[in-house]
Amino acid sequence: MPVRDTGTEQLIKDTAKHVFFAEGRLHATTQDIANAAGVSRTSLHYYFRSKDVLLQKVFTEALSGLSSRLNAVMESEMPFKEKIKKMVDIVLTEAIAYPYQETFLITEMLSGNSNIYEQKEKNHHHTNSFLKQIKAEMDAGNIKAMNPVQFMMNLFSLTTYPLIVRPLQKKMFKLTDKQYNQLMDERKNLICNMIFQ
Amino acid sequence: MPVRDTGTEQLIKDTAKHVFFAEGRLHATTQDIANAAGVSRTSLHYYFRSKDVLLQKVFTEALSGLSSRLNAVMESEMPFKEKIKKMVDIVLTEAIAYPYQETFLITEMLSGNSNIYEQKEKNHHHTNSFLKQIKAEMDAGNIKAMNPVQFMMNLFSLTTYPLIVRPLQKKMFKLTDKQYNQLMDERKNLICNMIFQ
Amino acid sequence: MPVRDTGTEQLIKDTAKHVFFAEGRLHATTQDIANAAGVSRTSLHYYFRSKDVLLQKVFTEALSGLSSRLNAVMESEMPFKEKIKKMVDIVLTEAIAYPYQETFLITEMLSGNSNIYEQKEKNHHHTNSFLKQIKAEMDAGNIKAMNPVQFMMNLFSLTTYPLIVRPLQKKMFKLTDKQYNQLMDERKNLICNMIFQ
Amino acid sequence: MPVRDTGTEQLIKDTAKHVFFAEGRLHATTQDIANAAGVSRTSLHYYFRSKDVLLQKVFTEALSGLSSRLNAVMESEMPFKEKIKKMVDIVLTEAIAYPYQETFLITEMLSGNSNIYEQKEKNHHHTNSFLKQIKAEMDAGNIKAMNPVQFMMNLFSLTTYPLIVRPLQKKMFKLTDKQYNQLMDERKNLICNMIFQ
DNA sequence: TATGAATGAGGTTTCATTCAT
DNA sequence: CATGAATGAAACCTCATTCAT
Repeated sequence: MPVRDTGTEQLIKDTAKHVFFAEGRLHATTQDIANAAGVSRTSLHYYFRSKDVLLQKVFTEALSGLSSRLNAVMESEMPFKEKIKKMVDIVLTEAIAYPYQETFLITEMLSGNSNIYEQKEKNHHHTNSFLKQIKAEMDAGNIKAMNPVQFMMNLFSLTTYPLIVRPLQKKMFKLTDKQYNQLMDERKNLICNMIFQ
Repeated sequence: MPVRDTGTEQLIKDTAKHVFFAEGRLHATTQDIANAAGVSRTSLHYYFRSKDVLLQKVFTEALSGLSSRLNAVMESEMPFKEKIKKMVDIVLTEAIAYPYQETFLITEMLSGNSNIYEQKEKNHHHTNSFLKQIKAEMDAGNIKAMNPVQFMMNLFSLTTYPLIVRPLQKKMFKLTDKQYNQLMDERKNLICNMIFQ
Repeated sequence: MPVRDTGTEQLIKDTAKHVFFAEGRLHATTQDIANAAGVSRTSLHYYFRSKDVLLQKVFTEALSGLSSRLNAVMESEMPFKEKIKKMVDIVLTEAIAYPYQETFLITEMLSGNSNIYEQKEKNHHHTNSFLKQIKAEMDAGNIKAMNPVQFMMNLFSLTTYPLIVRPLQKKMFKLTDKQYNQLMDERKNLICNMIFQ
Repeated sequence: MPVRDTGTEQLIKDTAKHVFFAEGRLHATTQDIANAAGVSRTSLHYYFRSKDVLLQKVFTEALSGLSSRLNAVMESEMPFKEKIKKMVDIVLTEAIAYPYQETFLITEMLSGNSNIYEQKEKNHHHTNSFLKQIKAEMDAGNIKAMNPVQFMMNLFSLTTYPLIVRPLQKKMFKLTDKQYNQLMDERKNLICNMIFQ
């Protein structure tokens, strides 16, 4: 017998996700979240009991969503180059929507306030499997030989970093938002070209 | 008649720099800094009047140091490839010592709590000048043609990003600190290779 | 047309009585009561409108029950010593079941949060009447002469106090619950002996 | 080099002691304590870091003071009856000044919020030693034979209880404060008479 | 130069309560 | 009859800051 669901819980999670990961307001308070969601601060505690639990849930949801999308590609049967293109697309899409997700995660880890991230064994298996695929491609001479971990670091660096430092680079290069967005659009192909030499 | 300088002011700045930029404890309080420096919290206010002023000074010092080192290279007469190698070296050295500097800066900018960063006109001039050099090299066919801004984004992405996400990637790839450091050492050449195709 | 009575109201009152007066959890919240009763916190407000009203009702019931039992004895025709024995029995039984009732009552009075206790005129009349009986017994030389109020204080002190401080005395004398209960059993005769010299 | 002591820490402890143990306001908040002491609520946290630590300290001080006074008497060489008189005096004096100390302690123990009370081994030794003295007096026929623990329960019951239930008994017997105080004064001799038959 | 004392502002959390179903 | 959703008030606690020495 489904009880009336007002959608407030999801609204709060979505708002938190946006404030933290999209706006990058790492110091946002529960009041900030509540205001942004248009609910009382108490509602937030009604649904999540504490700020930490809210964070935990928001992260779990965000990361498992991203992981499953990436894993699906890694394990698919499409050609390697297609996989890479698809992964760049996925990571770029995520990073455009939520550029500060990783930064937030790292900040929390370093603050030592919460056990916010535990790499699930399942994901580690996917990662390993993909590293082997990369190795195979290198052995086959399809991509430049290097430590496969370096290959993945390159991939993620080129994709994610410019979105993290956007506010800084906008100032450094005197770019408008429109100009910056255009640069980001161009990067998808550019990254693939670099990755494949 | 200069009063005896006990070095406390510099000690506090250095400690703050380390806590914020090296340890990445973005939520560190004045008490945390004071503890790490082995002085009382009040001393911190005695020297800097407020947390914000301390941050301002720490950033100014850090950024001007980095800028002047980069500018010196950009404006030097050495061959382009040498310049790039040297710049990667400078940025990598800085990023190894203070991986969270940029992250901190962006966080502060987004929080809107402090006018912590103002791109000095001087630096913008250097940047522009270097973008032109890149353009010239592309026109000469020495490096692959692309928007020079993309070229610089690639350069900084490949260098800085892996150091920011180190805690995450250590978990993801199950790496020890030693292993991670070794990977970072390898990257200097690797990055240059990618940048120059 | 009486609506079906599911017994929930009584269940809540009984649970509150137990939590507050038997367990001595003076800081118990409405949630605690609701949990202990296995109902939702809202039900509690549905039946009693407020925590204060619930307390008021619980006290009224508890005190009027005890009062009427004591009054019945005080006004009965049995010999004085029998009355005292009976009263010790009644008070002891009540204090064993609900040792923290008085403590709670006093706490509430002192907090000034609720007009929880108003000595009913009827009870005062009984009290006065019994004080006169005590005086008469003293005048007749049956019990040691003293202020009759002191006599009653002695009676209640010896009966109630050890049950209030049970947790403390268990530690002080290193007693198990079983040992403590046995001591309490012995006290009934012991108290009568002391009261009658 | 003694640092300037403004006495605020002691003031807060004394005020807390008074509010909790003398006024019996078991639900008093940190704000209540701060107001009563004439300091800001923050000062309270400055000195004690948390309400719980404050409580802990206040209890430790109060109990160790009382214990040492009682132990001194228990271990002294004065005649048994003198000891009892002295102990009644000590307990009565304490109970007049801080009638709700024990109640508070029990409430906290039952709430399970704090490990507020741990009977020190030293005190247990004193208690045991005194129980043996009581036993010896009973064997010598100086006091009525009974379980020595019952003897001590009687002693403390008769002394402490009337002060705990003072607000209730004032109403029940329609007594003014002056009248109640007079009754308490009378009790010292009265209790000794009862204890020694 | 340096720091202990004290506090205002603001953070997270809990509680009793109301509303709508 | 009963309860999930939502909240205002108020609790505890932390932080940056000021003051006096």
